[in-house]
Amino acid sequence: MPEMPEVETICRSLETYLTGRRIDRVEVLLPRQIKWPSAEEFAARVEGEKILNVKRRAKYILLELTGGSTLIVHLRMTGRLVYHADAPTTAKHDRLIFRLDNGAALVYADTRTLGAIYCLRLGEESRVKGLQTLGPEPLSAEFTPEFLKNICAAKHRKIKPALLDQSFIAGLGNIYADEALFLAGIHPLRTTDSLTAREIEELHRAVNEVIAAGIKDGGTTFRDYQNAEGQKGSHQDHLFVYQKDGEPCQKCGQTIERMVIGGRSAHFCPGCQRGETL
DNA sequence: CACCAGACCTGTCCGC
DNA sequence: TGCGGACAGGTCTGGT
Repeated sequence: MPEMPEVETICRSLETYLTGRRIDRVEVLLPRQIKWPSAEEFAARVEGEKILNVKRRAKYILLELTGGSTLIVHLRMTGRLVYHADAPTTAKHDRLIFRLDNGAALVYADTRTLGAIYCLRLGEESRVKGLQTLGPEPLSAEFTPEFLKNICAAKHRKIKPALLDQSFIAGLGNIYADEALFLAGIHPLRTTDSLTAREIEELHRAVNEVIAAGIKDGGTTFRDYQNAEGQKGSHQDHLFVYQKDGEPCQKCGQTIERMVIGGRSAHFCPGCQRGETL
């Protein structure tokens, strides 16, 4: 469910709720969601520690704790982190419950249980492989048109899977990648090293634009996504192509198409996004 | 290196 | 109503 704008939305709320709170106890309802260390050691590292701050890197949520540990959550497809001011009754998909010192609880719920939770100490960074190899994020100082130009020229691969590769650019997922390619007028099968300087500038602008809009709208909710208050986002009301196959394009009227690229569905407008043979 | 299929999981929807 | 298949905001592994 969550791409960078959804994770950012969650982190902004969590920061206000969690900063300075102490985790009194953690209830591990599904131990296999904890990837490092063991569930027992995880509880020992977390319990009794205060949350110093809440940070985000790409789609990872990072809670720095007293005692030198960092609690890391990746929501993958259906993970949710919801803050309950009052102690909640356990719901069907709840997997971890962090009881806080003010009587509130932070609940990690995950329908498909694909999410990954870690508690790292210094020197254990390699336990979260994906966090080591992230490219720059949209809206960051490092993400410049020149950077995009260079990595696109250095590779020969389809642009759609490239945008989903977190070591290429960090934070995009299937929704925002499709939307960015639409706004830039680039067909998802185009190859990175075939893009013109003009197209790369358009793509750079489009990526920043969709991510900023997603954050402004509090994320995109298709089914599972909820923010830290358990509410939906609204960016699903502002999409041009994602899951719109069969509908007329809002810009040119041609029918939006869907195809599978790199094992993921890609949605695009054949009128606005041309040049698939390049 | 680029690209696949498959794995990890549960739930929903659609066609028969 | 039931059953099977396709599919879902993600990422990793192992093969060609």
